[in-house]
Amino acid sequence: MPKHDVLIVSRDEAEPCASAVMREPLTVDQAADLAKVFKAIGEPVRLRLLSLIASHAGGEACVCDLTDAFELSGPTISHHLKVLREAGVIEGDRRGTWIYYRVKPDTLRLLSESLAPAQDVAVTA
Amino acid sequence: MPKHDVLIVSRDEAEPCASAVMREPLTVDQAADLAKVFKAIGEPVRLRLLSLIASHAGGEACVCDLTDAFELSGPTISHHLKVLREAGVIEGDRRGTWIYYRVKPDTLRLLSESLAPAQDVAVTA
DNA sequence: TCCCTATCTCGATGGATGTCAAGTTAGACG
DNA sequence: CGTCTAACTTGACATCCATCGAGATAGGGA
Repeated sequence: MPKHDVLIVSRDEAEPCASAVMREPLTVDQAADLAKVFKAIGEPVRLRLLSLIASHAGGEACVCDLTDAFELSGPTISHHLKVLREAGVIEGDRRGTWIYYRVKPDTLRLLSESLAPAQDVAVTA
Repeated sequence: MPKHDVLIVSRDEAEPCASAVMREPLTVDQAADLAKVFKAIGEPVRLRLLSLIASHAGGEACVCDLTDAFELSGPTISHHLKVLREAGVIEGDRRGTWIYYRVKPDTLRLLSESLAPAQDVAVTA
């Protein structure tokens, strides 16, 4: 049984507040915003890209690392990265020759909490 | 500041174990399975349907309740419900004249945990 | 300067998908 | 049985989207 240092994150501290998908009906606008992000990660290649970036050493990966992991052309990888970028899931910056991408953790936390059951959420540190 | 009764849910108790999107690279198969569910909820109408069902009194809603909430034809609503059903997000059963849909909480919990940061997760009861 | 590599943008194309009209199935009620 | 309502299925259509080749842009090094 692992040990746990528990950090309470109550809903009213969350910033910005996650849409409570499970607790009350989403407005049309909330649904459109949230769906855009879910659609971005609702594609196998993009989900693998996200996972590769998130789990890469140092928390970031350059495009060449990612391209090598797929049997897809450069433009296709570039397209998927752009979709993830425009959905606010990842961000990238050029450092010299290479462009490095990393996850935007706030967006992921927002998604995760929006699907959590209708109750407060605590995350162990 | 709200009070919290904390129930620890450690990763090795989770059944089935959530894919650790944020902690290690997904396999091709894991990504395909997960992406199918995210794609299902990555559509505004379907996300609103899910939210309506989840937040409806009694935890379930009949199709007529749902159809009235949209300016869309019956077949279109039926199509979206089918996509959600085949993704394992909701389930429905007929009781007399009406068919009632409800959320499958395990699937939602799986999604939520798969996007959570690379650490254990605790949910307040 | 010129060239090489890394990455992105553009345009085209085939396949996936949201939507609806028409028709079908399932149950309730005489 | 016949009819009414709830929900689904089918088929068609328009739009969206994943993919690639060709070309553009950015930076490093000779």
